[in-house]
Amino acid sequence: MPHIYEYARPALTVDAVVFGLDGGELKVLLIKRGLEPFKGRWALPGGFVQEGETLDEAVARELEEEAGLRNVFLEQLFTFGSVTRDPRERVVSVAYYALVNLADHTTRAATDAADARWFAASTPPRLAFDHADILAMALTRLRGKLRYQPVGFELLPEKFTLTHLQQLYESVLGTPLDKRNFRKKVLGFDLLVPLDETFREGRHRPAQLFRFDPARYQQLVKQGFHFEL
Amino acid sequence: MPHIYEYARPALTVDAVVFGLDGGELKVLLIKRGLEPFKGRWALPGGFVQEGETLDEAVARELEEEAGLRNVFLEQLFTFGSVTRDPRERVVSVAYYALVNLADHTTRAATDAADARWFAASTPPRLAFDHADILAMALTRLRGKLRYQPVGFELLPEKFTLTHLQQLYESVLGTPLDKRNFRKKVLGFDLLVPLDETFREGRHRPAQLFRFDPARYQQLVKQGFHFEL
DNA sequence: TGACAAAGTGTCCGAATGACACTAATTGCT
DNA sequence: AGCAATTAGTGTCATTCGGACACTTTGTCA
Repeated sequence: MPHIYEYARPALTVDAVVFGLDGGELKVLLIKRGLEPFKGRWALPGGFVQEGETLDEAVARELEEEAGLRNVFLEQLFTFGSVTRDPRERVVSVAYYALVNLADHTTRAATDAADARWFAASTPPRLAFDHADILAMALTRLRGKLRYQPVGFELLPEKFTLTHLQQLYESVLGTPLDKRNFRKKVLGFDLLVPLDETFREGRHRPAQLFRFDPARYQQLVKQGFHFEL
Repeated sequence: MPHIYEYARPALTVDAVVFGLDGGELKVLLIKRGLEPFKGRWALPGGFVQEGETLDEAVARELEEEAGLRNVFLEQLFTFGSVTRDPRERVVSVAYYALVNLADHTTRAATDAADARWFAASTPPRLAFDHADILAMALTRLRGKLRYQPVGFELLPEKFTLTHLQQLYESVLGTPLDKRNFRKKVLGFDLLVPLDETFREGRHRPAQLFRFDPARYQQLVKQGFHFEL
């Protein structure tokens, strides 16, 4: 059943830049396109917004359908409205970015045939549409957010070591950080709870495991607290 | 001539939160709606995105048509996609915020009948649609931006005194600032050029006029410079 | 010329930032 | 059993930055 409108309407889609951390390297999830245009090229997961769903619901649905991802950290990034960004017709896309920890989610994207894969975020393959622009903006935004809000924990498994956390910051920000200063600062926030567990790997001293305390963070924010680095 | 699509498409609009500064008070530009729904209520300027124009072009056009504003500082804010935000049908709106200096632009909005007026940004009248949410988000964003990027100059006339600048920061951030510390910091950035002019008003000592140096700012940014407060 | 009003200016203290190097704990190999 | 290898974990000091704080200067107007 066709839909008729008095004026032309652009199609509306959502796209998601899904970041994951793999052993200190930042990755993006890409989907291989099966249809024209750009058939065979890699692209961001996404699709059309349906009639009865909000934008947030649309991205969540697409991520579930295309990559089996659920309950991920999602935030709206920017809306791309260039007239020619899709060669077929006018398509406006609301872009989101998402943060997931690969430990939980690696399975589906790896097993689900060859049409969904993780790539190094800083050296992606040629992308369809204007998805390279979207990815670039998402990276910039992620770097900005990371400095001022404790979003990084979304990229790590629930239990992590301070070295993991530092590697995350170093790889996203692209700068080496001083170990002692980093630990001093991070622990000073009183947002990390030390666990009764250690993490052993390789032939060296095991590291203390921590978890992030979101409740404590909410409490601090209400007291006008300012997270930085 | 009607347009026919296979699937339903939401209508796409743009809305703008236009901020202006009036003697130390932050104002928003609102338009009185002449049509249903919400006829007679105040609303943000905005309208439908047309076929061949980008989102940025659409807002610029609407601002010109509805308020006679041209060449204003515009930045995308957020896209609002609630299913029920318009009672007639599904309408997704890309919201922008704009900064203008009232000195240049006050005329048109004041003279153009009673359908466009400036209101105190923190105590607006009842607004149509979800425009109160959009305004609230724009205010939050403006406060955030102001702290970290020198956007405030867009709200001031080209030539301004340090007292004007301080009042701007105080009224947007909602906190009083120390005069000496403020001047020390702002002048330390080396972004303000003192002019050979003074500003006299009332029976007291006239103040030095300055202008912002955008070229200098670009240069500093390239050297990895970090503006704050 | 004197009263008024805002412009303009410097110091000091405490906190935060950033540079910097060694010891502790564990594993695997011989 | 002990030694080599490897990462975890820890403190100080010098410098910079941020925030509190009050008086003098300059012009206007009556």
